[in-house]
Amino acid sequence: MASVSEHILDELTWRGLIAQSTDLDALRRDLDAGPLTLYAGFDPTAPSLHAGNLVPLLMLTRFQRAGHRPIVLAGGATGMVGDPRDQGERTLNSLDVVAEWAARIRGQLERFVEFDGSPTGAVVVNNLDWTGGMSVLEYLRDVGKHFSINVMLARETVKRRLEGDGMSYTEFSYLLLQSHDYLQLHRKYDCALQVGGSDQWGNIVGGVELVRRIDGDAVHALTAPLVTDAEGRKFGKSTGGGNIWLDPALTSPYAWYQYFVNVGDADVVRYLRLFTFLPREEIDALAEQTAERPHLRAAQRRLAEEFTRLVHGEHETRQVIAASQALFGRGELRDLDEPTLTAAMAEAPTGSVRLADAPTIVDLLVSSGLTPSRGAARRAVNEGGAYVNNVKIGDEDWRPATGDLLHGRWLVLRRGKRSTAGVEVAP
RNA sequence: GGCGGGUUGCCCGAGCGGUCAAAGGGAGCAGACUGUAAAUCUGUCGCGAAAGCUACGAAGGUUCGAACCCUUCACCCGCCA
Repeated sequence: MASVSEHILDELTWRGLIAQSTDLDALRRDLDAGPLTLYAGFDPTAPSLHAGNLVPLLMLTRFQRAGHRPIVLAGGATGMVGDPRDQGERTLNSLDVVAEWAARIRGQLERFVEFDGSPTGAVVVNNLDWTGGMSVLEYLRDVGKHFSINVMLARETVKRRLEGDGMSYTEFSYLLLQSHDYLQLHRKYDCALQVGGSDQWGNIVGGVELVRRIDGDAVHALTAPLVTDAEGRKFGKSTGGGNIWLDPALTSPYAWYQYFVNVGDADVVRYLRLFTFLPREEIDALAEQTAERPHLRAAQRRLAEEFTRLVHGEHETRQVIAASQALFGRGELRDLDEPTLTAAMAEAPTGSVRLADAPTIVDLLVSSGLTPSRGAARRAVNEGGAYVNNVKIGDEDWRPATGDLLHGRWLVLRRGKRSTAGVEVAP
């Protein structure tokens, strides 16, 4: 729906989504000439996409809404090789694992674009389809011949790796595979634009040059900035250190929502521009609210809501908002009616214990998953960071009584200020 | 194929026969202050109530005692062929 008459490139610009590009004026002309086909690739380096992957993925969505045709590419082939990164050589995953991850990721990718069979209907591909059958000689003669080692050695990542622990020929070749993808998509689908994160710039322009050298066509490249927080840390790492994943089995919708509610003031407006489709006026209004009444966290709530809806859907979003309000609300937990509390418990992490076992606060914390070990649980209690039903518990030997149970079966645990969980208590 | 260097906790990194569950830094967690923010300060940071157990690439060995010494294996890096 191109309800906004603003040009897609102008929109991407004010959202802060353009880091590097080939000739923008030429791209604009091609975009204006009619539906343009573009692609972004995602390698299966994990069983799920994570929050950071959404910047280029949503870029495809934005282009589709502006009347262009997106191709989402699952890197079944490139995922078997591994893109060189600064941290050193990757460990190869088995073919089975890569194939399974590629299938999962493909399923996630499909949710962000529309497949309607129209000229702007999305296409999903897997680069294994054309790379898997390529012979070594084809690779060396038809692809490799067009690449200069001198240029490849000059790439930042390669330079850093050569100064460090070195790099395998396999990873060094990654550029050729991704470049070849662009060529294939250009031929099959007339694809003329590749988008990705700015770390992909070298790989993308590699494809642009390959297409120019072999087919003589000028195609485009556009990258989005790598998203970092105000501290410069890579975006999408949960407070626990790991990635936040799209797969609800890996990161629950509740945890997803909570992560974005907790985004800092310095980042929230930028994230609204990058990760939502909210119009400029609305984002500006939220920015103003953050500046004037930061404690309301209006922008954070809106970001979390929009982003959860985008990834997990309307129904889940309503559930997790209700759960968050119940658990973080000012109100007395005892005043919550049973359906509300039960629904909230269904969203938050929960554990279960039996009253007959006479569990202590330490047992409860471990059971709920709020602490990883009993030692950590005891520490939390001694630090004054353990709560049951919003009442601080300072004694490691504290045990719940029947009267503590909410609606006869729930205890709401909290560790610190932000982590809550439920425990279902059986007689 | 030869020679040399390396593999330490979530990450980086010190340790080089007992006093090492292992310095230091980062990350994480908690407390204070706040707004489910940031910054700052403080505490904490393998498992266990404890005894103790498990850990310093893997497996053996020497020793009263090993992350530290020896042997073999695996992997990584560099130089030479």
